[in-house]
Amino acid sequence: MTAIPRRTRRTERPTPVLPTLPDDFAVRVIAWQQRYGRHHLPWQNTGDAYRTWLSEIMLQQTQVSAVLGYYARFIERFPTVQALAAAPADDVMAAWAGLGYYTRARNLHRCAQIVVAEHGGVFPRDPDVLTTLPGIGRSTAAAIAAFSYGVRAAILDGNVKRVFARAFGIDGFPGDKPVEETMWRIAEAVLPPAGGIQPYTQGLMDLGATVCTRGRPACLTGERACPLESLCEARRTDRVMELPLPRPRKAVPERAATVMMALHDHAVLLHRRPQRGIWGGLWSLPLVGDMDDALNAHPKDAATVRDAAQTYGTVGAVEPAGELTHTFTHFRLHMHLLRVDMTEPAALEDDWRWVSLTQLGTVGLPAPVKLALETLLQPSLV
DNA sequence: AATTCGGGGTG
DNA sequence: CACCCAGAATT
Repeated sequence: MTAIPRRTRRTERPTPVLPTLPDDFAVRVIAWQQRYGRHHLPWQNTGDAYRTWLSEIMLQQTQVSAVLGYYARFIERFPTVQALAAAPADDVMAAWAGLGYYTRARNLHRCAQIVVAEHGGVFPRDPDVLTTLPGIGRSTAAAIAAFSYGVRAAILDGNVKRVFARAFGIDGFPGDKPVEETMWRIAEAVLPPAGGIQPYTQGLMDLGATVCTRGRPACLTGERACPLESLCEARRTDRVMELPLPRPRKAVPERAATVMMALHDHAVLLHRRPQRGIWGGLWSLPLVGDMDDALNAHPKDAATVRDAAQTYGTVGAVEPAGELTHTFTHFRLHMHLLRVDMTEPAALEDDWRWVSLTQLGTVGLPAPVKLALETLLQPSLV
């Protein structure tokens, strides 16, 4: 009888090797935070899980400086989760316009309604329950639970990934699955006891934002002390500026769109974008033929634009009005602008409306569309 | 596991 | 211009 070699499962992966972790990591972070960390951000220590949640959603992929104004306006306009849940979706989108990642705003609204309808208006304290809510992933759930309720849970955001990559000498791009898994294990392993979770979590964020920064880390500029310097692997091996490894680069696709600016009686025609896709749910200038691959899409000619515009009224003059290029994270958009004068507007379907030029500020407009309008109109009107 | 979602800050 | 930011949802 010949022995049959046991087949190794193809899904089997080597257990990620964890670096040796110091036992005083959290102690260092907490002590540093209490003395040198940020203590006066408007969403800190409010004792209000609603405010913690709102700030965490706004801060996803968005810097503190960009969030401050939006947060203040949101709290004023929607002071409670009940107020937000009861608000029209359009109002929420308008308040979010300009912050980007508009799926966050739709999820925010849905989440508020679920919290009110199914949780009595109180945010859950269990991270696993929080994760089931729209817009809340593993890291955001941990941040909400830790800040609002003192629950011992690990975050892992861009700041923390950078601190870990340097402190523990983690090679590889942190967005890669295996690297990210390793970092989650580290994050769980270095957690302090529950009593210190708030200053610890805040301290990790503050370290990444003010000391262990991407461009000018304090250990190299000497501007301030880093509590991790004596244990930092990147510092020891002189690799601070190398870590974490950057995202592998790809060519940025080029796309083009013909943008119609139809005017009638000091009002402009706007169209609400579909919920899915770019600028989902936001009002925009109509795009004739939407966005096309720039290689085979040339600007639509005046006759095509006139044809498209006739759906919305009687068309007068059609004139080219310049070109704008906007770079997104994942593609570059060339916008060809055409101005259309409408002499007699027709009845409009849902998701279409004429907006007075003086009212444009009250509508949620994506930044490039706002820029196009500013280019075509007097800046004071937008 | 890889892609899709923005706008703005920073070097 | 390149790269990143208190990431999550989708495919």
